[in-house]
Amino acid sequence: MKELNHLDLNLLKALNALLEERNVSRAAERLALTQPAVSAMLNRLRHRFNDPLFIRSSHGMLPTNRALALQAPVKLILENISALVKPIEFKPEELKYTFKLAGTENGIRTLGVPFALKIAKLASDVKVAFFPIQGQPLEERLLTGEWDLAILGEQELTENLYYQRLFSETYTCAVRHNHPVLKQEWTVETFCQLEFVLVAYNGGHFAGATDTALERLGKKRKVKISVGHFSLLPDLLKQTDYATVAPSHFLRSRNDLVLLEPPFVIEGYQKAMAWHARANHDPIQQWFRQIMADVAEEVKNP
DNA sequence: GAATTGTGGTACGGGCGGAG
DNA sequence: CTCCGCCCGTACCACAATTC
Repeated sequence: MKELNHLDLNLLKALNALLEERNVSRAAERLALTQPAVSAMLNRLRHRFNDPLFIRSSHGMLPTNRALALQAPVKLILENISALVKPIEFKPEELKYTFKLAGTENGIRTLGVPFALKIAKLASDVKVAFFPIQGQPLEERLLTGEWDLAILGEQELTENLYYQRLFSETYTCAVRHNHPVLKQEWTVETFCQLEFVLVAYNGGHFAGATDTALERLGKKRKVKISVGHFSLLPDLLKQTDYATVAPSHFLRSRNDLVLLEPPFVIEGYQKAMAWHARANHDPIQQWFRQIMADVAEEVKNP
């Protein structure tokens, strides 16, 4: 399409105005330009089409056959381009899409699930696919569109991603019902006498935010089991005297466990959603992100 | 950062038709 | 015929974007 290299869309607009007005001055007025400017554009059009296009006469500017032949296609082209650049309008209920959401197990459970339920109500032809975020090249997955959005801790964000904070996550301690520790005074000392199950996504780790906090107090705890999934926690805790410290939003609804405020300060983190620049201005993606932000508000203030 | 290029602005000239 | 108004085209300038 080499012939498009020097084509100015404004020239086509001018040609269209000239064809409809058959008068340079009026065409100029319609184009919000001065008459000499449009005259110069007509001159450029004449060179481009190698045709006088309009002949001055006592009845105004008479279009040549070439100009008349251009009228319909030029109008069509301009209408098409105008439709092309018009902002995308979409109705959620008519949207067909598979939304790809990556997150930690906790992120999917606390935000992904209510998000998917809300989407199902608003856009019945939209499917939601969850992806585990661990060990994946986050930026690349978002760049290529394999994922649309990622739910993660703010500390996992990388420089080239757009993000929005969703809520603050804190930590809560949990043990089984009738656990002996419940009869004791709940202090840092009793906490440290317990044995723990720890969730480490990457596997094999036996220390986390809790241990960092304890270290600052000059204390230690015993972590006996390290699991890769939160879903293993409830069964393990119910069968043993082990305790755990896990994100508060994950434990909040577990009636089968007893929840305890940690007897010391454990630094929480900001839960955020992240997306790539390619999705930043997309109105459909913006709509999905707004739904996620709404869901986060509901999670924050149940 | 200077040179180049493209575009639109103002000023103005000239053709043309109509009124007097 | 002359004058006036309308209209188009050209010359020249300013400005912005681009290139080197």
